[in-house]
Amino acid sequence: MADRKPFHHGNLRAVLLDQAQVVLHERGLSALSLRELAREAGVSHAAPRKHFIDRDALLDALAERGFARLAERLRDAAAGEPDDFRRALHATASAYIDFAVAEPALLDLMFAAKADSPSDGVRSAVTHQLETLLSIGARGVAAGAYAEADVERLILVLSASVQGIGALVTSRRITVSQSEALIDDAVALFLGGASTDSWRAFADEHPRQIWKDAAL
Amino acid sequence: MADRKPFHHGNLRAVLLDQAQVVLHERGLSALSLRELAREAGVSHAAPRKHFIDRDALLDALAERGFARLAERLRDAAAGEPDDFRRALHATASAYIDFAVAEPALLDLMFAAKADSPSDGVRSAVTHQLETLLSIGARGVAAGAYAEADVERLILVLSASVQGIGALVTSRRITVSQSEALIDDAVALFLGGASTDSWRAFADEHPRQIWKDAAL
DNA sequence: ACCTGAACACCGTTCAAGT
DNA sequence: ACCTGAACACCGTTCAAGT
Repeated sequence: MADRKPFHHGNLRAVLLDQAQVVLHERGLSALSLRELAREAGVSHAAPRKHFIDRDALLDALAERGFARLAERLRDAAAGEPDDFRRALHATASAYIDFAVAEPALLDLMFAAKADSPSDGVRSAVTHQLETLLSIGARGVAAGAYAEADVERLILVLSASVQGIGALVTSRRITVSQSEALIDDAVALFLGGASTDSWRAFADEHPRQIWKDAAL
Repeated sequence: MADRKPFHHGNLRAVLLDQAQVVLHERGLSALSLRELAREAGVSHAAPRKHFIDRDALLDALAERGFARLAERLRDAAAGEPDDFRRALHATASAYIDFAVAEPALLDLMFAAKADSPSDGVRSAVTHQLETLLSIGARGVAAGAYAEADVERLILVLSASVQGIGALVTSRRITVSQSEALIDDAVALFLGGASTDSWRAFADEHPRQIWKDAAL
């Protein structure tokens, strides 16, 4: 009855990406092959080439999607704590670790060492994620946790910490429950440090103006 | 003149590892193949199997070496600043970033997501690195930066931050000079936070006793 | 013990050709 | 435009056989 020919009339790209995400989640990066994806999509092994020049292009697209999904989760987590900034920060960090635990191979891919600059797609997804983090961080100014001029640098330090904790979990250096304790400590240390006179003096002595035109 | 036959009489393993390190450094993980290593070592493609059951075993051995090299550099960096704890901490963090910049693919490998627990070799190398970090961190107690009971948790948070900053550099999210600024900020925030009453109160309310028997 | 050589079942990538 | 089918040059892994 059904003519199955036009099934991939324009949406092969999305089908491949969806399946790639599943394979990455279930069997990891090394198990991800273009030929297998093509096979499961019911097209020849050369067909994906029209949508992804090579394997790296597919991985870039996966990373891009990953950043979009992660940004959404972080935003939702912060929005779930509209009254208490400290709790919002903690919820955001926890959501990050949840993502790391749920999608270790994807997070790996998102922060994999790259010889060349990120693709435009990845760059804009990363920028969007950073903006999400900065808008969460901006709540700290209203809450009196730190000065407006410090939002960018403070948020970058905290997000690097959280990313590092995530890497410790995905690489099995620490357990999930240890990571929760670490996140607790990191947030406490961060909020404590940001409100000290010593930080204030340091930040005033070392102003940063480089983030705006970052590769980020 | 020279009989080249007995060249690999017991040291093929070391030859393969050395060459693998070079390939990883020059052309990245995806370019690393057992067959090529065997070819360049002048043995058949099946020979490496006696020393590494599969490709993952080789990668584990590389990661293990990486942790040993990194620990050595961190120790040296801290030892280069025997008088000022803050400078020692900063030098250690900088050395970490230098390593990340010099060996991005190796650092990636060291913190790659793993489905199963790390091998014994990797585990002991990681433990040794942690001990190195803790002994550097212990200087902070003598310097009056924080309490002895807090060394482990504080050092773990700081090292996660530095690892996260390293990941931002190797994945080309930020430039090397931005990473130096971030390291500066992280150390300032860390030392400031650790000496606050708010941290003291938080740490006393949330004692941690789980690190000793960590998978770390 | 340590290594060889052939074999198996995969890969990514390219390209002329089809519709 | 989008896909096919064959071809090329690789892989990792296994295993009987050699020394």
